[in-house]
Amino acid sequence: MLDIKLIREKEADVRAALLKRGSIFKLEDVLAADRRRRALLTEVEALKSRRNAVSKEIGALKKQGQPCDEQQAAMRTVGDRITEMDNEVRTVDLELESALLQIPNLPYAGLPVGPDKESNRVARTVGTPRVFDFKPKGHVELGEALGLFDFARATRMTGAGFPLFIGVGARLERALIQFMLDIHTQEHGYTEVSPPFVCNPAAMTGTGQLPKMAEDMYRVNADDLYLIPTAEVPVTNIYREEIIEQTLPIRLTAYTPCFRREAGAAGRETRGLIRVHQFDKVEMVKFVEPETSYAELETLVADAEDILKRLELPYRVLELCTGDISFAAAKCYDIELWAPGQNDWLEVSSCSNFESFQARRAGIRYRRKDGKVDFVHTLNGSGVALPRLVVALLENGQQADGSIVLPKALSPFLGGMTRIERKAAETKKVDG
RNA sequence: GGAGAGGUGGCUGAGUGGUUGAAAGCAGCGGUUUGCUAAACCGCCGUACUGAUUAUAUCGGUACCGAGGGUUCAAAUCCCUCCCUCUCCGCCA
Repeated sequence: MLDIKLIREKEADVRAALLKRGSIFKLEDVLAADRRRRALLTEVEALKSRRNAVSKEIGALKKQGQPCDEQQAAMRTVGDRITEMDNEVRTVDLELESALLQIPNLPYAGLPVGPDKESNRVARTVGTPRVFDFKPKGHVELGEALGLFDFARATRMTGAGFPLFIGVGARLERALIQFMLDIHTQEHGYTEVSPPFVCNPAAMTGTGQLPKMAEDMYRVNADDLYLIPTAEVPVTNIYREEIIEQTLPIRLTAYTPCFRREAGAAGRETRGLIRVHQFDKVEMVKFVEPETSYAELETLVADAEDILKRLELPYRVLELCTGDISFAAAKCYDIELWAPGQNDWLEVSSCSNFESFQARRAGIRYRRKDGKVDFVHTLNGSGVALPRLVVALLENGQQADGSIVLPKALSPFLGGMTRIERKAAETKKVDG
């Protein structure tokens, strides 16, 4: 949410910044509601002030046994008027707030400007895609042959897009989660948290999923809760409606499953692990002072990249353009892994600085050195998402015989395993 | 799920209709004293919105004692609804 005062005082700047996102927002409506709200407040607060003063007089008169019917009658009229005006204020407040919630964050100065992902800038490419002396296979073919997952059975019990990992496949998920959490907590300075996997509408609004993304989430109707689409939601909301008294920055990391309906994506990449409704992810979240948030964004990206470097996977980092950053972000880097079976780059991480956008929605504040209260800056990034990471591991590590050579760094988390072969997978096959 | 108790400022904890934004204590901040530390003493010590002024500094107004509604000239205090926490019982992992 943007600060209404900023819109009020720097209307032209805000309009220009929003225009870079490629959409036109009706600031006039917001400003009109703001003007009307303040006019109403001035009037009704004057009435309340008078009522408070006269009520005090009435109290004094009563104590002395003096008559005060006249004052009481007058204040009854004033009270009725106050009730009316309070209702008007409430209506305008709701209008204003819902309008503000629809306005995206302002893009950070210096982002590449452009309408869509074509204008994203490649910040760097790390690692060299392997040269194959055979035609590399896709992860679905590789993994099914090795018995790592079974999409057909998962579809029978749930539906398309819900992976079922089996044997070494399931263990690989668990190993990757632990691998990443260990690095972030032991080497990158994050504190691990394990949050709820469902959140209420207020939390979803705080991080920006609501109101615009309602259709993309799974909702538990009986309790008015949503399955989280990312750990960002519960982890960022840890400090919802608080003035944080502890020293910043606070760096948290969490493993959670993530649930996304992918509304509107029907028919796209339905096979395999590239686009699924449920997936595992390790997330990093930071609460920082405004002055340091862009430096913290760089280390956040570096922390995510470190995972990929240790896994010896080729990747590139994109600096997203004004038209491609998410609703709540001011600046965002995407990290994409090279997947030879797809012959394409796959997004496995999105690292964003939201500045005070989420903090203002969620009411997350801190005390500055001068004692004043101010909104924190929030950041988050995947560190990283599992399914596409598995895709890259399988497709990059594949051998001509269909086995997979695993990165050395992962072996301690897999009981010393260095290679996934048919034999090892078969011993764990569900249907024998 | 059943029965009971309760939700007040960073914390503890007073307060049952009229200078209560809210006693007191602790913590915190500033200062005095002190060779240093400690102690003692003095002062300060919520948030948001809003108005005035050149001012994120100052002064004023309004609101907030779990949330929302109601009664009243006036509500932390009375009434209603909801949420949450705690204790005991039951159930389950």
